[in-house]
Amino acid sequence: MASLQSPPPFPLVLKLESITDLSPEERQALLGLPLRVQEFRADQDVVREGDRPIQCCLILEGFACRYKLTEKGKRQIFAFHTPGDIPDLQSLHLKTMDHSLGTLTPCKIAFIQHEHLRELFRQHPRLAEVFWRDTLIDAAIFREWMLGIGRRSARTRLAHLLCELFMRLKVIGLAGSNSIPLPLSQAEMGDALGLSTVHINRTLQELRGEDLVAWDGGILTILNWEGLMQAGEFDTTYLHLQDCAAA
Amino acid sequence: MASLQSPPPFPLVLKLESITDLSPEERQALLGLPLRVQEFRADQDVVREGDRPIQCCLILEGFACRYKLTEKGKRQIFAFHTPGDIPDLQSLHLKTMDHSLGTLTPCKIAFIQHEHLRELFRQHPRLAEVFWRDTLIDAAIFREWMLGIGRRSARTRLAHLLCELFMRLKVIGLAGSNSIPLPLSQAEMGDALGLSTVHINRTLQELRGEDLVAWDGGILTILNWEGLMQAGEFDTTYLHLQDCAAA
DNA sequence: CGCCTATTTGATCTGATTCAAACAATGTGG
DNA sequence: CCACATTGTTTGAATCAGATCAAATAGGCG
Repeated sequence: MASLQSPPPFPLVLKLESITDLSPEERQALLGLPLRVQEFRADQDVVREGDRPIQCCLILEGFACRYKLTEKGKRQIFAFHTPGDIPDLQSLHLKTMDHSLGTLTPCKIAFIQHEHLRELFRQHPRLAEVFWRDTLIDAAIFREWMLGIGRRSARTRLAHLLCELFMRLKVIGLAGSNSIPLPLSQAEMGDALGLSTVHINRTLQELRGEDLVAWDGGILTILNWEGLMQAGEFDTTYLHLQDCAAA
Repeated sequence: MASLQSPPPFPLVLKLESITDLSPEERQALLGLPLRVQEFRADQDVVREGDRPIQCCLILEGFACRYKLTEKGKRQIFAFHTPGDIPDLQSLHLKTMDHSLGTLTPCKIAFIQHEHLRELFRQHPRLAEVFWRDTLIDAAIFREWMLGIGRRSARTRLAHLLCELFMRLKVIGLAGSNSIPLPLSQAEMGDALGLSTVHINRTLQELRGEDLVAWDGGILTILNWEGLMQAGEFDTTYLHLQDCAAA
């Protein structure tokens, strides 16, 4: 009875409810946003450094990342993005993109006109705060990554990243009880952690050798969550999950 | 005739006008914010990781930084802050501090109740956008630092930092034509760039040896701006200075 | 002066990069 | 269904940028 199943959850609502509470009206307003949906293949740029977008991207399906290249062509990935994220929300207030957004896997992406977001914020001022909050969490994640890249060992950094991805995918309902899809190449992980592909490979083997995780066919399985958190010096505070109102 | 001089410019207005335009009413509203001013010595924490502030800090005088420590006690500095900055503006929307704010030099700091900022935003909704914009630029700087720490050489990173500090101090009127106060120890620069003190020392000598900069008595003099920008792969785009309206 | 902190220098070590090549998996077209 | 191309993973060896350790020098200042 396919016709009886409830509509698929709207990723944006799921994502925002992982960091705050939404009123029914707010939820309704988000559902009503006019979207233009577009499919992308893997490894395609969605927005490029230097662009001056008049719309924001909402990821509906797939993995994407934000990155920038060095003059020598080295890449640093700043963030991984998953369904429900609006990676270039900043373009609403910063006219020129200072970095690029690209897909990592095939993606379904919805475009929302700045115009419509501004109108949404006029109607629901608290939603503006929620989105502001979201960009602040974004920045908090940058800081945590900086701490890792600047001051932690390769092993700690990688373990930390895996912990983060597990947590983030969990709260948006994309994680199994102890596994997540991890459709990243080792080169991409290296670009995110400021390490070479070769070193990622060896470090990953280390974590697997200690039975902290398993990785097969794009699926990461957490074998020892406590151990992995410890190896990654992982503390969820910086993700600011739902601490808006409560303790 | 000291009594005839105009009042000292309010750093916050100066800072915000470096990234956007303000209407006379908005300027007036900012000037009217109730402040509680407090003096700090160097190397003191103003806000600490884990705190749940009910106010924001506005730096009036001095240098401060945001940082976090590794479990092994290593420090990563995320940002340097100068007069006009509100380094913990995020506490308005993220209840728990995920990092600390400390002084680097003696500082004069004004505290603004969250309450008063919220009221300000109610009266002047566009100011909320301006402050949001400011936190987005903050994040853009984090990304640029990440790119440096992750993918650039020590020499490039250091040159880049010096370029950034020069530009930022210039727009708030704290730079000479080719010099700025740089009251940082080499250890602090190291903590910001993810390098050891010793290596900062040698790298700094390199830049001085090439006559790109001079550094004496806490004053950094730019001897060759073009050369320094090139050495640092420096491009101001990420600072988003006043691109709000114009080109 | 003497104390404390910051800079500088030298020597040694190491985590991570680079280069190179093998190997595995996946997909493509004939 | 196989040959081939392509892309990602794995392994080994050599190298290097930057860390660490240790000690000397130089400022600032009560």
